[in-house]
Amino acid sequence: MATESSESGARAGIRDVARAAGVSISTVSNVLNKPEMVATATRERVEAIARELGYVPNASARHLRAGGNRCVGAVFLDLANPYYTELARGMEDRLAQDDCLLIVCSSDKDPAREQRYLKMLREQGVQAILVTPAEDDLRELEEFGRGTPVVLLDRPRPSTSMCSVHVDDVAGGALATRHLLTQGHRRIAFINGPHSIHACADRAEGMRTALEGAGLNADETLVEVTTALLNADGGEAALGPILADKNPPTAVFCVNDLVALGVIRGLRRSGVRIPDDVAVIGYDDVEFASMLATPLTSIRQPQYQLGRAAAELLLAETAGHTEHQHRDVLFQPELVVRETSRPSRRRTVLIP
Amino acid sequence: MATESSESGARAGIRDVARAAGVSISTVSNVLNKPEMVATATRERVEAIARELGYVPNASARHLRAGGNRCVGAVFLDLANPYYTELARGMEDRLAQDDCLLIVCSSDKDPAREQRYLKMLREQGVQAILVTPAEDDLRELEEFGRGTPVVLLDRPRPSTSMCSVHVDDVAGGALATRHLLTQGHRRIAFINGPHSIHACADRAEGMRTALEGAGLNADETLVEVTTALLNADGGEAALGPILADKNPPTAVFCVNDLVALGVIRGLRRSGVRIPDDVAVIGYDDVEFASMLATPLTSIRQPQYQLGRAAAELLLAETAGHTEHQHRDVLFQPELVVRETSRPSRRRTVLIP
DNA sequence: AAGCGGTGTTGGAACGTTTTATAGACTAGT
DNA sequence: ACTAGTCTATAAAACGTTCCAACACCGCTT
Repeated sequence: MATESSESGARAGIRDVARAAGVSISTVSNVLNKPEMVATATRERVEAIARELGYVPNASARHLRAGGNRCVGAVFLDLANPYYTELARGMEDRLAQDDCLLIVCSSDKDPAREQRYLKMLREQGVQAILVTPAEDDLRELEEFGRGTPVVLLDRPRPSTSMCSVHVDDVAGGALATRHLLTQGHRRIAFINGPHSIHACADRAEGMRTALEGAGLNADETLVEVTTALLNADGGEAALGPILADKNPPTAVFCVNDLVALGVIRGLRRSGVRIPDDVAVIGYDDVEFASMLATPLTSIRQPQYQLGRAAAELLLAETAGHTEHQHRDVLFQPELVVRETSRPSRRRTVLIP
Repeated sequence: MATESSESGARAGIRDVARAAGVSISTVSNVLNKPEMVATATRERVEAIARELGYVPNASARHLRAGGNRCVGAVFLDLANPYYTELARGMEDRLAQDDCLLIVCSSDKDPAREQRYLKMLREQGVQAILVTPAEDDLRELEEFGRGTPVVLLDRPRPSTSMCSVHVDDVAGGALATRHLLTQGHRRIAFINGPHSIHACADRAEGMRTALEGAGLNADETLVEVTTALLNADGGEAALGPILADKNPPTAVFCVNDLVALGVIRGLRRSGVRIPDDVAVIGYDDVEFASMLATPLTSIRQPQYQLGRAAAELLLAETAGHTEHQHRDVLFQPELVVRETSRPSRRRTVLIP
């Protein structure tokens, strides 16, 4: 029952296996990598010995020789953010199919941290790196990508030198807006984050597009309020000006579900009924959205699929030495209708 | 302004730098690793050339020679779970201080997946591995740990052969219970998960301990309901039998915040006021707990700190060749009192 | 008997580093 | 002038693999 090598404390290497099996190092290597080209008897013997000795191939050596580590890196803004987490999970699952591991990093949107991680990842010899750029200016990243392939996350491909994967925020903004319009709303508030965040700017654009597409005057229909605090407190605070409007909106579109949670709380406190008096719609479809007393309508982003697609690109980036064509993978968000935006009797009458 | 090596397509190695700087390979290596032992002039020249050539040391080669990759691995049950995410973030931050990267894996509680990842991580030559065991039986893991150091997460150290880090679930259960007792509650429901989950069993134990510590008969005071569905629907469903009890509880302790969310929803629907008629307390203190219409009292687990501590152990595990003493780091959960368990007038009268 | 194609196996060079032992060039003390 | 000591710089040997070219052997065909 002695399964461990009894002799030395050091880990068994390929040479130990070779010696014990009475074959050459090359043969052991072949058993491992090209089993079909070694005689069955030999192969089985070697395999048995390897198991016996608890032999574990050394990836560093393998990749030093063969080039390219079976690892990819990902530099997110913040791994603790559920958005990236779900995405990472998608990456992991796809990568596992190709026996590839995932190294995760959080830049906290700090260019210095990002740079440091990129350097470390390159030293590691990862195959490719997914990055959510911390900076607007992508030139440095493009330069870096010349050395180690880079795939951009949540940033439309700026040039032809990198792949990218992202979800269509313009479409998301439009989706939410059209939904509210078909429910008969003609005065809609949008609690948004600062436009310096790409996603926020895009969603606002989508909203305007949808309004204009419906032949409505955006300036009359839309009241956009900006909050820097993208959580419930920010949401509730932003509600003040909205409710005080001389022509108060009948629907509130929130830039994320936490903000929506604050809005719901604020509306309740003011005695406003949801959705009868005011409809609410969030963004992200976080786990608790469906669990609220009145379940929240939201826009779902296919994060898991995004991750899988990103992994696909990363793998392709290295496999295809054959001048791989850079791609821009775009995902569409999805509307999940729940109680907070159900048609109310009041408004359905108005629709004709 | 030409910052890239113009010559070959291949990445510049240490020999290229050496040649260009007119020094030996060893000197370049020394500039990198022991800068104090090389003359200032030489050092500066080499550094300049290295920068010029965009030289990036090859970690595989380095670690092949020196042994030990500057990476650690973590095998969680599911990276998408916020608990592990926050923990991973803590690990990452601590590891970064030692220029160490983090490889994450999700076993989905599948022993085969776990085993596969462990093997891949060992091949990678990671320094050490944090693992949330998928199986009850730790013998296999212990065996594995003989080859690559393993630190256990959320599992008290069973033997003296591994470090471990976890939070005291018994204390958590007791904490919640004592809080409810001091609010005057004498009939308490506990909506728990199956006892096959360690944490659930421990919290139940903590609850009983606290009751007995207060001189109460656990069987009279406590009504424990088990749900397999650890989310809002499970919570709401479990509420049925509780409300139907001939002697209905005045407080509900929930095994996690999602369950609590369902309980709150169910109570509202039944017209029960919180906390006046029934108090509610959750577990985990997830982000939205503080954002609800009546903010949820909960038990906070120091996940981030847990992660930092875990990273500390992982690093120590490898640094101290000097027969490192295995440790068991235990964290205490914290009670966060919010609205759902504020004293109600009705009960405070009863306390005297 | 020589040539041939196939099948299994092997030696040894390479991969890009770190490290050890040592050589060389000064300086300073006798 | 010789020795000892201090700095610097180096050559060469690892580290554990993969991969290529070559080899030995076999049974066939000419």
